[in-house]
Amino acid sequence: MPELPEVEVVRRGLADWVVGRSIESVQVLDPRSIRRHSAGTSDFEQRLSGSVVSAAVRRGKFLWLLLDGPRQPTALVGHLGMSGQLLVEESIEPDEKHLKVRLGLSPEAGKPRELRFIDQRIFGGMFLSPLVPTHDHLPGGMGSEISWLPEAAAHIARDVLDPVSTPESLYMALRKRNTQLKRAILDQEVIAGVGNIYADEALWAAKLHGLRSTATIRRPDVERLHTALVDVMGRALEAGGTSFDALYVNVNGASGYFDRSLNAYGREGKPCYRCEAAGIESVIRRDAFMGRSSYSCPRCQRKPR
DNA sequence: ATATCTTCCTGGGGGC
DNA sequence: TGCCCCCAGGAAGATA
Repeated sequence: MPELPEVEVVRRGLADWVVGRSIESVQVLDPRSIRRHSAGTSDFEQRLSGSVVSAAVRRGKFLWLLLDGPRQPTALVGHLGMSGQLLVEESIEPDEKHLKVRLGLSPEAGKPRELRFIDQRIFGGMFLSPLVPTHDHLPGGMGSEISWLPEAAAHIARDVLDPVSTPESLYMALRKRNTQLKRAILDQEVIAGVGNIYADEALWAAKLHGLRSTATIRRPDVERLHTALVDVMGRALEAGGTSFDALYVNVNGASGYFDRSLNAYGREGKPCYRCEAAGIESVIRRDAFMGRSSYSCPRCQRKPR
């Protein structure tokens, strides 16, 4: 499913294929996909029609197109949920089974005429949101900075791959919370972009158990965690980038990275690679956590008592 | 106030 | 073979 690296690949595709063009027509095929647009389908279609896309922006797993128009500054916000796709395609292509929204784009040489939102499970969606000036509190006494963000995404923290996210800023954010480590890194208001898979991968790489308390976590632990998060996201982004077909703005939910490089997630009952390399037998276990699964090595990720 | 639980949704897959 | 039930996931809103 799409996580930060996949969403970034989509953003780059939108920047290449959609930015600078106008949205000439809008067709909502399933209103559930725009349920976060509270004014409804016809309002969405009318307000979006005729706007010009000036940029593609991402923070965490939220993605938005900045719209230039006569109205107040507005973003078309998209979230892929767990099965969403954005595809740039020719109008002649048959409708996908789970096509939810079709945007007709102004003609441009060599570029397809439609941007389509496809979503099987409908956890994702699109909606219009006004841009609001938002204070981002920067770490380490650097004060605050104003960013113009869609109102609906203004609460999201800085992103894992944002240079402003540092081990120290993560340490400060974690220490402010009183919860379990994995809960905290999945919380988009602590650090944006981490989903269940990368949370488990980063915790494994940092040799930390997700049940550790954020209130007592130490700097060296957080430094390893931050390094692991940046590393795992960075490598996944490279993998997603290399398989990116320039004709598509595509997320297919099965990036090559997932197939080859997972150390913990989905490996229940299989040997922990790190322990194996050290000549020690240890098997990845799966535990229920927050209504989903957590994978960890019982030996090198010590569970707190 | 903060922390945690529930809900939204579909189709693949396991069990029988 | 087919049905039924569970499971996967992010995040908003409800609840404790």
